[in-house]
Amino acid sequence: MAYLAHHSAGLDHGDLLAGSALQGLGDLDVHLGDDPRAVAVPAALDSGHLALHHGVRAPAQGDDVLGQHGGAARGTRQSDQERPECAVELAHVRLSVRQRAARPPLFPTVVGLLELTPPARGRPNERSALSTAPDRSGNCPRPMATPRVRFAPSPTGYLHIGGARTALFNWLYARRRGGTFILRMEDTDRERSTPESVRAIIDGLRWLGIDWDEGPEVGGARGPYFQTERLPLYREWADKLIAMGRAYRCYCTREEIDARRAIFEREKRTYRYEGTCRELLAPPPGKAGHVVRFKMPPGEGTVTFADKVLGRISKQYSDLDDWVMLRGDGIPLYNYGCVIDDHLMQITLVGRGQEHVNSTFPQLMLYRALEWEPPELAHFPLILGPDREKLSKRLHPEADVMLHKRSGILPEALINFVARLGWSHGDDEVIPRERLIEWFDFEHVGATSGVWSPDKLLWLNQQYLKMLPPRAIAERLVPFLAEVGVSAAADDRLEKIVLAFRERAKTLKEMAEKVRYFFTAGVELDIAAAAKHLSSAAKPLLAQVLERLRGAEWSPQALEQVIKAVSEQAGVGMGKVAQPVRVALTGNVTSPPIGDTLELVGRDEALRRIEAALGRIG
RNA sequence: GUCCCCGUCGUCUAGAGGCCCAGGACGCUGGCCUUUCAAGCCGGCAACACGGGUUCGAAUCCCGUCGGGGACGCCA
Repeated sequence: MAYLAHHSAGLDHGDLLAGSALQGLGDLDVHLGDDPRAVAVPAALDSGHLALHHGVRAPAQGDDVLGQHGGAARGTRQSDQERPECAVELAHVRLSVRQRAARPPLFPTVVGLLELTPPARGRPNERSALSTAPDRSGNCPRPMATPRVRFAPSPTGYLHIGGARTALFNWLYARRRGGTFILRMEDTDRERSTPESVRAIIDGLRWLGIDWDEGPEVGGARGPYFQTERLPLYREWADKLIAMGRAYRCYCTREEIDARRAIFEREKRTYRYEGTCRELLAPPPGKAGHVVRFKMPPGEGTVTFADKVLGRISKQYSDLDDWVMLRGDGIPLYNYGCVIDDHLMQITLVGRGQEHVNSTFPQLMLYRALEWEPPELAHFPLILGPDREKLSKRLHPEADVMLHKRSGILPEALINFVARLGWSHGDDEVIPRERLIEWFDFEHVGATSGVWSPDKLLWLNQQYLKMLPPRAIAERLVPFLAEVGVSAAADDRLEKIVLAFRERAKTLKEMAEKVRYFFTAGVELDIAAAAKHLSSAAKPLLAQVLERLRGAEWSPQALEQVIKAVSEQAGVGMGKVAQPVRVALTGNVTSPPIGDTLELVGRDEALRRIEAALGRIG
């Protein structure tokens, strides 16, 4: 297992150290400790890969050895390359170096990351790592076949924002690398899982344009994709684990456990299952039902993993206990089903929310017990509500993806927004899907939780409203028009309306509401607007306009000329004429330029509305 | 309480020892444009949680404090 994280604080045993400014220096010596855990880079490089030669010599006078260890290995610069490159692995030394080309060579300091890896079992000579950038955990990407990633929601409600983003990150990763994206339903919570939720999640993903290569409704070679349809598998592996002595049947009743937990709680101590049934060979008399528990290995120990986002994380065995894998009825618990399925489905990378970091420790123990190689892991930062609590269905209605659909948010905008929550690409903000696929990486996923605040979503939505073809917007607007009682088709006129309103509305819903008066017979006048602009002073001007309008060519330019002509003739500013007309046409003081507004209202209706306004002034 | 993670403008973020008395975006705000409202353009306000260390040099590395979040289920 290879670790090391640039940001990681806990580099125990100093198993890696820093490199250098990588400027202006040639060869480099790498000193290994006899531990051998410590490594030093006394010199810096211009750029390029390093190759390590394991020729060991004792540190010589003048060697800049970091750490307290002796021994050395010699490294030589190999080739120039633009990007920070990954480790070259020779023998069991792994070295990764970062470089920044633009910086002037000032003081040679240590920079890169060096890492020693114990001889990796089953993964010799990862030469392909040469061409790829190291991730934040210091690992070189595995030279693997196409990645397989999954989104594994539990169908206990609608698709929520956090889940959508998890799905998105995984999907982007798969799409970028030509990998496989799998949807798996973790429906083992019998009380809360519903078919409606399955439907809702599927609909939500589809609306967002996140498609899956294997899973419900599409099938696949590694199915079934509902956990409740995989029960025999869980039983089978549980039995094997029991046979291996790495799991056992536990006959403690729920009541017994609850009682003990309560006692610990009262004493403010952390309860861990005390292993009552660990060594039982047969069911105790009078007890039948049993669960299967994982048997933690005895003794001291630490589980560690290199997270692609968080770096290295570890936990002591003593903080773990013999957790339940399988219920009496054969239904797996999350930590168990998840591992079995990820392995059987040949998942190569698990990307999920940070709420799961603690559950990866028992899962890793299970991989070890099963003698399976765990997938790569990436834990994404949480999305918090305005109250800074984790965004949840109960507390935050805005967590519902489909709520945003109903609010007139475009899926393009939501995808963009949610991707930028926790991930970034320099200063870029408007990043369409294709770019997202091209640019997404775990390297730029942040570690800090973000707060859901919709202002920028609204802004982004308008950006997409303006970017997408007006015809397409018109089509999407139709259902929102229906909502406000307007039945309209996505025709040329509606397209023109969209063109006029896409910079005046943030959402489809808002647009539909604003645009309503183009489809009604007559308008509802705003009291204040009418009082101000439909005054007796405006009457002759309106009359003039009406007169000239009757014979006018019905195009925005010509119509605007009419207003202009009237205002010039009367010797008043254009606003004096345009505003009364605007109020007459729309009932309000705001609208697109008056020529466009007239055109879009339509000749007959426009004339009628102006007449009506005139009549109102009396 | 125990364990895990995190800490840059109000919010999303750039930042991987010198390009940073910290850049972009949203929001807020002043102005320009203008027949209204928008959009657009130009400008402004606004942050490295705190304290020690390492270093010639720290937002960046280390330690501590404080703060926030997450997990502690026969939920996922």
